[in-house]
Amino acid sequence: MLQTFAVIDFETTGLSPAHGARPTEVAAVLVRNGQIYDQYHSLMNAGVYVPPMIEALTGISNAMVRSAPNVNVVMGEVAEFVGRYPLVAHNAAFDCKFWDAEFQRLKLKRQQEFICSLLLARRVYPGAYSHKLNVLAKYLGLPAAERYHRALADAQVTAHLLLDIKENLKRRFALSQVTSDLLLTLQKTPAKKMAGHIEKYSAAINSSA
DNA sequence: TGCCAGGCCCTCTTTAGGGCCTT
Repeated sequence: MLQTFAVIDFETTGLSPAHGARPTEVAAVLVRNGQIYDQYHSLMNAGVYVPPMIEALTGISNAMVRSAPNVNVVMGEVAEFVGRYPLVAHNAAFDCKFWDAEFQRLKLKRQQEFICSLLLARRVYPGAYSHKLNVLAKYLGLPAAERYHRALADAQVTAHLLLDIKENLKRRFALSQVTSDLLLTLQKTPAKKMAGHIEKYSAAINSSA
């Protein structure tokens, strides 16, 4: 059975919702059968100030945010768009914090786990000199983004990274498919023990294919 | 005005420290 993954990326006003940071933009990219087949993207207005450093980093200005749809509308739309598909993000701990904080404001509860492409990339590509998203994209020869630090571009690059990770694992360990359950396990598995865990999973995965 | 976090992971570690990664 083909599995769908929802790759998401937030641009925000800072690093922590616990200190008042809010999202300014979100993108979600649906990945299935080795390719991107749908995507959602929107700026959003949470009524917060965009610091100059963030505007310089992302190109998202206070004027852009002021004229964007309300944060509650956008979060409702992106939640509906991703449904119950497993969520994927680069450094998922960051996006998970903002996802959960905005869901809490809407009195919604997250339905699925977050898969972290950063944790996976550190295990699958230990030779990369950095595991930043843009560095990995260049290192792996992934389709280049027009610019980084915009939600849709970063989500698209992360989607290609996820596909590359899955293909790498399939090739190296002769897997017929790479499930979200396997990725959730691997991202918590020490790199040295990864092969052992995959062998344990591969028999069940291949027999059910 | 525009401050600020925190989990992972390595090592000169485990009674800790510091770099990486996200905005």
